[in-house]
Amino acid sequence: MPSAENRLLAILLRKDRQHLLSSCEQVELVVGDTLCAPGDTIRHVYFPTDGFISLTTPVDGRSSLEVALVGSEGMYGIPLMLGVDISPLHAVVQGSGSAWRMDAEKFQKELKYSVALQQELNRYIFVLMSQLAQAAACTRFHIVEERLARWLLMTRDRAHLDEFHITHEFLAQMLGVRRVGVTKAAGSLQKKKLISYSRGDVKIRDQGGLEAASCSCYRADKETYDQILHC
Amino acid sequence: MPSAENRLLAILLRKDRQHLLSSCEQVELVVGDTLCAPGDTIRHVYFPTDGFISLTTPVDGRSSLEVALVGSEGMYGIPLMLGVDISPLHAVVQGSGSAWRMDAEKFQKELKYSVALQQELNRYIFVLMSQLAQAAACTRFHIVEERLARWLLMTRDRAHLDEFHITHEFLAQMLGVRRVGVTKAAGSLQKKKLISYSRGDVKIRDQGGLEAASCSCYRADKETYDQILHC
DNA sequence: CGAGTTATGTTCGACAACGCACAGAGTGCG
DNA sequence: CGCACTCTGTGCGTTGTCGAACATAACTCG
Repeated sequence: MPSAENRLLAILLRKDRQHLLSSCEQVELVVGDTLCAPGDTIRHVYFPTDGFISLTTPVDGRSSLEVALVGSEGMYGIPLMLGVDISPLHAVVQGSGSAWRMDAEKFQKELKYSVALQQELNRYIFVLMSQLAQAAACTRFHIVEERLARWLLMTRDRAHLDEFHITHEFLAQMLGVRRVGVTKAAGSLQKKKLISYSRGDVKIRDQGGLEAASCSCYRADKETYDQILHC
Repeated sequence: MPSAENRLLAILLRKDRQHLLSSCEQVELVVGDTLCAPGDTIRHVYFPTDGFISLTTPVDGRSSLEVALVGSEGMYGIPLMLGVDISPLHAVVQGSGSAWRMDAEKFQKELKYSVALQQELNRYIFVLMSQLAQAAACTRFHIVEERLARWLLMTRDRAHLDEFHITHEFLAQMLGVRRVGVTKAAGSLQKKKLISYSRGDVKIRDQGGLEAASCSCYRADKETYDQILHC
């Protein structure tokens, strides 16, 4: 049952969910696709199931930084809940897979129809805000290696796999550092036998070790999610 | 008319506002007071008029970082709108002055009563989220001097004065750097005649120059606010 | 006035990350 | 096979910040 694969939708009662899904279409997310550029109008919301979406903020035209990751535990299109249809962030597919997609207008109607959906997504907004605050602190205090470890774990959770494809160059853009910085940090993690890495194919070899090598932010984010969306 | 001094409340129609204010009490915010510690239950919401509140996130027990500043343009207590009554952040008074305070339960009732209030505050949430994302990028890419300049400008806007009291030590906690780092950056700004500084008394001498010395984030935040809450 | 406290300024070595440049190494395709 | 391209690894000097320690300056209050 694919509807259950998005945790936000899964929590809703069967009736609400089915009503909601009847307004959705299933789409394939392809790595690298931009769902929405900063400043653009948000035309759809997405409830990923397999795929996941990276939200980045552009800085001074050149650099960028990932501030949130949206997989089957979340949803893309929050501004529409808040009465705004413009995306402040860049939404780009980071892992291929499928998602439920809904028209922006339909979504806003559904939201009025279902109080349960509204409450559920409100709590998700809270989690997202907590994670944004955490991200700010993380980029300030934690070194690249810790942040890389965290990022790999977060991606693992959303890819539902210990193995995925990602280049140093792309990672560098997510973490807001130089490609060389990622190479160094990844080399160090590999030396510790926590991951293996070859031409973009990452494999997590030691989940526990990687958690120990990551900053506290990984655990903090997870706890917030579990506490607030109790699942 | 003190009610007009909070911009969120000022936007509401007269009737809604008066109904709202009848549930509020005016309180004095005193510098250094903690309104809510991370993990605590939020018992009141605050609509500052003169005073302003700093939201910081604790990191690894020792350091901290300011991720948002709430003055007469905003409100403290957003989680209550999202169905959560626990504060993930530390809310501490950063500038003395008055604020409208409302009981948490009353606030949640008012919210149901007034769609206008709900919509207004929803847009404010959007602005806050944008600013959190901006803060993450800012702490990653911008040097202390730029960030300090930005911070002084943000505080000026909320204190409604070119002069205010703040020590290097306190600033260091806000920016997440060492006290010495602030001393150096402040010295540099002073040498450029943008500010003057003496034992905690800052005065902004050249608003335009300080904006030029600050990172783009100051302007970006302001633009977001103006665009979304059009005032 | 003097002693204690608070606020600011300076210096030192250490280190993470930077920008830049270049050297392999693996992959794909004509 | 060989050439182009992508991806990873290494070296260099520079910069921004760190941690720690210490020095001065100003204000406060007995």
